[in-house]
Amino acid sequence: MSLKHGLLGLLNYGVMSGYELNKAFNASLGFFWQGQASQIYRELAAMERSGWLTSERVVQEDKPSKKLYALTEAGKKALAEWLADPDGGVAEALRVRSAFLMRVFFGGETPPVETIALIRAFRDESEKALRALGATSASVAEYAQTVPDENKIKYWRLVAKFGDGYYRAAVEWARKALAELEAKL
Amino acid sequence: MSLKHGLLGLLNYGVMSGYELNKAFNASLGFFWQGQASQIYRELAAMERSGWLTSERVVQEDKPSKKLYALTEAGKKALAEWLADPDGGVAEALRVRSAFLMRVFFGGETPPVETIALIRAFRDESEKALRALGATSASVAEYAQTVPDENKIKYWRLVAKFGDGYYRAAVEWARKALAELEAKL
DNA sequence: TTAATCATGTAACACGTTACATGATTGC
DNA sequence: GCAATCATGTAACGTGTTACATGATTAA
Repeated sequence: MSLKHGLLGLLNYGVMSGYELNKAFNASLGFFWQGQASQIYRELAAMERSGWLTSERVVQEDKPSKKLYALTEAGKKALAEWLADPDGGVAEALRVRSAFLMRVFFGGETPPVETIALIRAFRDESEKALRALGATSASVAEYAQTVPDENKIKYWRLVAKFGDGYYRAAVEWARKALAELEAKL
Repeated sequence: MSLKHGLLGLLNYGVMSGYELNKAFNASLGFFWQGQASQIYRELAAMERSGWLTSERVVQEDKPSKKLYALTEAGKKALAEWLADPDGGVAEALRVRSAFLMRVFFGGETPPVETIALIRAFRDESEKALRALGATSASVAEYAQTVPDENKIKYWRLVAKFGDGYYRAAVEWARKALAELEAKL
C-alpha cells in the first residue's frame, strides 16, 4: 500500500516527527491519499520494525517530547523500488468507489426530489472543492517563486491539474443531471 | 458501508443467490463499487444474522446446490432508510485515493522517462475504460428498448454519464501532461 | 486436456476508522 | 474559562484482499 510510501517520500526530504508527518501528509498528499493520525503512528511503528526507519526521542521544554524519524538505507531502497515500479498502480487509479453514485443508481426507488437534493449537495461540494484547490494551487505558485525547484514543482502542478479536471467534471455532470431531473418535475 | 446496501438494492428486484448477486453486482454496480465474491458471501451471512435477509437452500441437479436470499421487512426498512438518508455519502464521493497520483507527485525523484511511461499507461487505461463504458451504455440503451422502465433507466444513464465525464477528464489530463513532459525531453 | 462456469465458503492478513487517554501551553 | 495546538499512542472494530478448498459439468 501507499501510505507507507508516501511517508517514505516525505521523510526523504528530511527528518520529521509523526506529528509533522501527519500535517505534511494532509497538506501535500492529502488530496489523493488520506490517513488518520493514529494510522500514521501505527505505520511508522511497523516501518521501524521492518528496518526502513530509525527513530530518536527528542525531549522538549514546554512541549511534549517527540520522536524524530529518519530513513535508513533499507528505507531508501524501498522508496526507490516503489518509484521504479513500472506498474505504479495505474489500473486501480481509475477505480471509482462511491456510495453517492450507488444511491443515484437506485434513484428510481425514491421520490425524485430526494435524489435532486442529493445531487445539489454534491454539486455544492464539488464547487467548494474546486475553489479550495484553486487556493492550494495559488499557494504552490507562490512557493514556486521563493524556492524555484522547478523540477519538483512541475509534478505537483500536474497532480493539482488532475484534481482540477476531476472536480470540473463533477460540477459539470451535476449541473447537467439537475437540469435534466428538474425539467421533469 | 455500502456493499450491504447495494446487495439490499439488488435483492429488492428479486430473490437471488450469492453467486448471482456477485455477477449482478459486477455488471451493474461494479463501476462505482467493487466486492470480491468472498466478501459478498461474508456480508450476506452478516446481513442474515442481523435479520435483513432469509435464505433458502435449493438443491439442483447437475449443478451445486445454491442458497436463495430474500429481503425481510427489516431488510426493506434498512434499504429505505439508506435511500432516505439526506447525507448520502456526498462528502466522501469526491475523495480521490490514488497511488498513481502519489507516484506522479514524487516524479521529480526519478528520471522523467519513467513518469512519462507511467502516464502513458494511465492514458491507455483511461481510453480503454472509456471504450468499455461506451459498450455498457449501448447495452443499457438496448435494454431500455425492451424493458422501457424509463424511471429506473434514467438514473442508470446518469451514473454512466458520470463515468464518461470522469474517464474523459482522465484522458484529457494525461494527454496534456504528456505533451508538457515530452516537450522537455 | 485445459480452462471456464457453477456455487459455496474459510482463514488469515492488511488496511482504514473511531473512540479514547494523557497533559502542559497558548491565544481568544 | 474554553478551545486549540503540540505530541504520542492503544484498543476495538469494520472493511477489503488474497489464497485456498471442493467438485461436477461443459465448451474450445
